[in-house]
Amino acid sequence: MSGRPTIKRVAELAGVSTAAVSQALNGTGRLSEATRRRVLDTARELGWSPSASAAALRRSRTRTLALVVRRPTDVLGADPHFSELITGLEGELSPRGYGLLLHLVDDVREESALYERLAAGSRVDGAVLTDARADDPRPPLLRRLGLPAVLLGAGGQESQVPSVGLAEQEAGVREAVRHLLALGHRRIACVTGPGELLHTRSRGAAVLAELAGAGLRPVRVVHTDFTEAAAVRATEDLLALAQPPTAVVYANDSMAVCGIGTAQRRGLRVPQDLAVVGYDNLPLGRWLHPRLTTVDQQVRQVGAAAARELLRQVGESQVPDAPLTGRPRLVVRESTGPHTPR
Amino acid sequence: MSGRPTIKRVAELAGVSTAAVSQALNGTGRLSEATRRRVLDTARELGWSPSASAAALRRSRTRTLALVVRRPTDVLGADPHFSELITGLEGELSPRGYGLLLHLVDDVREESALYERLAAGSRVDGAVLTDARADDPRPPLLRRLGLPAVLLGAGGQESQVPSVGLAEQEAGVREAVRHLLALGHRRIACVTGPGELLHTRSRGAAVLAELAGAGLRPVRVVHTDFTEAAAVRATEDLLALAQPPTAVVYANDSMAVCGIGTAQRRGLRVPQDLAVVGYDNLPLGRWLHPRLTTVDQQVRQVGAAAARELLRQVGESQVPDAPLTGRPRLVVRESTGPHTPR
DNA sequence: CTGAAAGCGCTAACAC
DNA sequence: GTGTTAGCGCTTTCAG
Repeated sequence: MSGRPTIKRVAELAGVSTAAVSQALNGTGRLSEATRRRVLDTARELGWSPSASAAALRRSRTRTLALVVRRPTDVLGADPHFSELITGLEGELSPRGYGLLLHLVDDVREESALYERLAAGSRVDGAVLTDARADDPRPPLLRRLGLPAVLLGAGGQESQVPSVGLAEQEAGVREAVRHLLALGHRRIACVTGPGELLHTRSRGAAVLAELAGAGLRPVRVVHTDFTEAAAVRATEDLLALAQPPTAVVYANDSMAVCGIGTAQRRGLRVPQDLAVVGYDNLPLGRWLHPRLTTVDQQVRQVGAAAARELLRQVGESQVPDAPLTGRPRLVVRESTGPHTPR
Repeated sequence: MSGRPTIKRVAELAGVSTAAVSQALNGTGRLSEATRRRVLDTARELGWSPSASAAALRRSRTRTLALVVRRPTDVLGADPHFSELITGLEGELSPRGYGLLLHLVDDVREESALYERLAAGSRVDGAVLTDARADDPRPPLLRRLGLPAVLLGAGGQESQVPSVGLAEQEAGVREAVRHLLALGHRRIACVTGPGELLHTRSRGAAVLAELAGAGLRPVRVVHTDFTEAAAVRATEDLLALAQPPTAVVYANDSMAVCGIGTAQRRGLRVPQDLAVVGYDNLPLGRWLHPRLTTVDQQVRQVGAAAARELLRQVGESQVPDAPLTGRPRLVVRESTGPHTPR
């Protein structure tokens, strides 16, 4: 072939064996600095870099990680995380020559089938699991498949794979509730996600705990499937109560935006008649009218931490055991304020 | 290894050669139905499926396609496309056993470097290029690298790789402008993207053409870098004009939302004082107050069409030559209406 | 300190 | 019709 250069060609041109080339490239063997340089130079000259498939076959390592995302047809909550999470992952993977294989699925069943396929074909070295849930079938599955994994949004101890991100998240929610309490709110409601999701549970618990500290209980905790329609319905139900809440904490910004829209459509003013807190810190929230008060959960950092954990698991050396940096923090803007009905 | 079964094991157990197993699996050889069945059965029994790396090495085909996305740090316009596009791609790739390798980059230069790396390592069979631009360096580059590609948002003829999606997009914009004209608007402005992007150009041209048909010219066409801040600034500038527009057409929903927020913050009512049209049909737009009038550009279909085109290019048979279905269409909601200042 | 040789698991071309 | 053979390009022992 006149095509892509191979290791053989490089070896010939540099006057060494193919093994030497490999060693020079991977810094693995014991080569003299001179030959090492020479090899590397000829390699660059020829524009050669090793075939990923050949290396993968030989090492049984693909340097590829899987990220499976449940298809966000209706789940807008998934969206923002999504790209931020990937940014975080990529930041750690890319410099080390790792790639991210992305797949979209409709549900957990399909997701499991996919892992089976990926493992059977040795297509990836590991997987990032998102949205830990109660009795999550994926950790035991991946364990059985021998596929390294990190679980996002889980506590760590209880699951069978290392996980990252949950414990830290409560802080942001607590801060949000304290903020509302400080503004004088006493009738506070929650519009949250499906109860199976661990982060939904943990955030819910955080809200309850913080309210309990003030001797209060939430007006109501409404579980949704994260769709906009559900957020709208939940908000309408809350506002129709005899004693409606004066503040609502939503499980994500998208739902919070729906909530604001719903309140405004009923002629209510935000925040005077209803205070709204989101979660995610979508860029958009900053420009709405009113600007959205929200919790910045630093998904990007979570992604980076997950990537590091996974890389360490698949045996990548030189990966810092850096803990998750960046705690969630409340971003106070205009959608919260004291309750001052007309 | 007690580990993953190999083709050899399957062959032994089925009492055939490894070649026979391969042929049975790929339906490529000339095997008797009997042995074929037997092989497939033992394979399933052992839970064997071929190693992706080995097959890739042998065929010099990875069954992986690359999607490189410019990092949406500040560019919210990229976000929604992103997941919808991937959904569209995946729908065609997944059933055929193809994977999508996702990479994020900061700019075109970095993107090009990435393609060089991917090609040099034969990591992917092809690439999906997004956001065609004037004098786009990527098509010639990929051509030189011998990497099949599709270009999204380009006309087709002028570029060096097949492309999909641009010509069709003008229709939606034209419809939007006609809608505004029908509502009686005469002072119409545009807040659009960077002039290098072909879709920005083509949509701009479509607006001009449609206005010209009514003997009008846009109040102004403001180019932005798609950031929210720029959208806000552009809107403020427009509203500060001696003769401000009564309607603004934004290049995406995110900017449109910023526009609405900016107008409202100045005490203007949407749509009575300012009509706003977006582009993308983000789920969120439906729930804002007012609900956003926008153009649904059917990115998912574009993604699916792109995937089909690329699969055909990499020699996948059985890929329907289905044209792009789903033209963009205007979704009229509440952010547009006749101009009725107080 | 370096090179030769033996595969990794699979498939495409060939003998039977 | 069916099976055997020869690598794909690389890495990793192991001799030298």
